[in-house]
Amino acid sequence: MCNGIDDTELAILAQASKRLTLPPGTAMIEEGTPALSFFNVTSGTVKLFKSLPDGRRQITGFADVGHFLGLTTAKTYSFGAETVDTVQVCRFLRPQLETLLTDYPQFERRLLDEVTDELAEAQEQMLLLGRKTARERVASFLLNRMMPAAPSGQGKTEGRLVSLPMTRVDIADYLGLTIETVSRTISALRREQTITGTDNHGIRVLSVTRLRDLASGQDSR
Amino acid sequence: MCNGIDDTELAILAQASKRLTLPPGTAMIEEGTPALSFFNVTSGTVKLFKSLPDGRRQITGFADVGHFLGLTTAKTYSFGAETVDTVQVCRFLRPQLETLLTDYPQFERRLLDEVTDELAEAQEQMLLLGRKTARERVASFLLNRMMPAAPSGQGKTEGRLVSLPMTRVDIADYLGLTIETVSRTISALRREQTITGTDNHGIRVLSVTRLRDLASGQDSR
DNA sequence: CGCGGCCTTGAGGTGCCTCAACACTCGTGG
DNA sequence: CCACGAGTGTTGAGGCACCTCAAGGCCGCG
Repeated sequence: MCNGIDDTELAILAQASKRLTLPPGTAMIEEGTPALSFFNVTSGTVKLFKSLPDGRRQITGFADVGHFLGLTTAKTYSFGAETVDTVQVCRFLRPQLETLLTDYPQFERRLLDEVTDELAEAQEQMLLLGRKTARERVASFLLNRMMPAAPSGQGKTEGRLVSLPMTRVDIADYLGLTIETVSRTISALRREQTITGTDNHGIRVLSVTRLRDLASGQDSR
Repeated sequence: MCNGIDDTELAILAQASKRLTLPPGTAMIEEGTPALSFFNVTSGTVKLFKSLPDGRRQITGFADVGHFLGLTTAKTYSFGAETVDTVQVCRFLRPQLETLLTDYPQFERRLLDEVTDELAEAQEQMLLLGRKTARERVASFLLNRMMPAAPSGQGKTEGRLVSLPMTRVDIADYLGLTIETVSRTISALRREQTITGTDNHGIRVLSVTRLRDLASGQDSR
């Protein structure tokens, strides 16, 4: 079912949309093509990005479950979108979206709120890209992707989990770094016991406060 | 009058808001304070920014005439806003905005479109901050701030005008560079006849195509 | 005239990038 | 079973684009 909305609208959305299951690495949106579709992610992670002619790429965000993507006022998409892992989405066509927006103001409000939040995240990311060091960027990234705290009672000494379905290349393109710098920085954090690596796509945060300090530039060293 | 909307809504907005004239350097929004107001810029330029505890700052955008600012879903502002030059705004209070949104769906749609556009701009800026060189950043900035082409007939050989009401510090904080690098890069562009400096706050673009090539990384040299 | 704000220019340093080698995992096929 | 290659990640050595630090010029204003 289409996520992120209350039950009454849920039915309406489900009706107007079509469900799709996409394998990892599927191009959902191609930069510069006509903006015909609009998606709601119901499972998995999608990466959004922009590219330069010579291939340099910036990932502008990851869309997880509940997020909408593909909204634009232009006739063509100004960004690309590709699945990171297996992804389920609901797809709307443009005209369907238009009627939804006008017929259900409650849905339009929901969308306005989501886009407003995304804009705030984008501003935070601009601060990261423009003004933070590599260490600060990686620390911020790990913090943002940390799972919500365990429901208390246990997990205190365990450390909180970070899931990283994306590759080092994706992380680098998200943080405005190279894969080598990302790798080195994660290794350094591991060496100083701020985090512990399980495998490459799962990390455990040993000191959340330390990571928070790092992320905002309160680095002691 | 409050700009950027058609006549029917214009009157409604004007009625619900209060006009203010602010001198250069006025803090309109302070990061972290309760989000009580919402503005529409009717003249001048406002800079939006985020800061780190140690004072590093990233300007996330400039709001010119017609733009809205102060929208957020959180209870406090996640960013600051300060006037660049003398600025006129219409100010709404939160409850006023709420009623406007629900009573005039046409206005809500207008806002959704604006925020969607701002998000697209933010993504473009992330590409700039994460992946472009200093030359490419400055070239992109000048292109974006170029006045619309003269109504043809003249101005061809003249070169198109760029107005820069903000200081070098602001430009640096917007492009994720230092003032020295911005200054050096502008000097270099002048030296190679891509632009011509009138004074520090007005620049003339001699070759738009060259600037466009620079901005997207198609640098010949 | 002198001061402060803003900008420019130069010289040197450094954080991250580039280039390169190697380790690990996994699936494929001999 | 092992050899193999492709894809992904790690680590090291050296270089460079941009930052840092410093000096000086320009302009408006008291």
